[in-house]
Amino acid sequence: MSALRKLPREFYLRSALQVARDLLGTLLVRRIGKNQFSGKIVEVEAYRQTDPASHSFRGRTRRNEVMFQEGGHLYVYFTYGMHFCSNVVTGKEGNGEAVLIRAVEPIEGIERMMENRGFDVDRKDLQNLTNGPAKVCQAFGFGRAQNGIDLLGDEIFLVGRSKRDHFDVCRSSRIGIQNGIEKKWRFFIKGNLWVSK
DNA sequence: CGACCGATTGACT
DNA sequence: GTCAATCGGTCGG
Repeated sequence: MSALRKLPREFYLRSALQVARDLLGTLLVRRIGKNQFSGKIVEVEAYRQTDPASHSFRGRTRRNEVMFQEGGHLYVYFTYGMHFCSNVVTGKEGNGEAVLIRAVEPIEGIERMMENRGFDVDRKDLQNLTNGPAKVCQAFGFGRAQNGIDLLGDEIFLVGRSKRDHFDVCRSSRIGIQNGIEKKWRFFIKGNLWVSK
């Protein structure tokens, strides 16, 4: 766990499909005060502008404008009147593409994540801590204030995956959408306990 | 302006 | 398996 470094801008300046696949196994890090949260990304979904399921499909609006920024920003949106979901923006400025972070395997800051999620301290089913996009946001404390944050900064960023971490990648239809169900744009790590059901 | 519904979750039959 | 919670975005009149 030593030679870990922040993913560079170029990593994000590619299509959402490429970035989605390569995000598996990377470490999502959030620093807040003296606390640090981190988790390995184990499940993602790609959303592209030409895709009817994407927020960016009908063009740029106040809500989705972060999706159109240069790759390497965080797009956080509010949904169902109570949940936030977070995405990694990809591609060049002006392209409305992003990758939804659906699940992570928690690594650091687990006690604080449990607190954020309203878990009792003795709760043992830790897969339920971060096995869903809104659960990840609640655990990491992502909300409106984190929308648009640059992932090359020091508050929220991604770290390249360990070369020793070997896993099989599976892909499937995306979850919770109707339009675009035929596209297999959900990627996840085979057998990982934190992949959503 | 009103109606509909969503890239979800957790509680419950 | 079903369904309510809860509110901002989007679209039709």
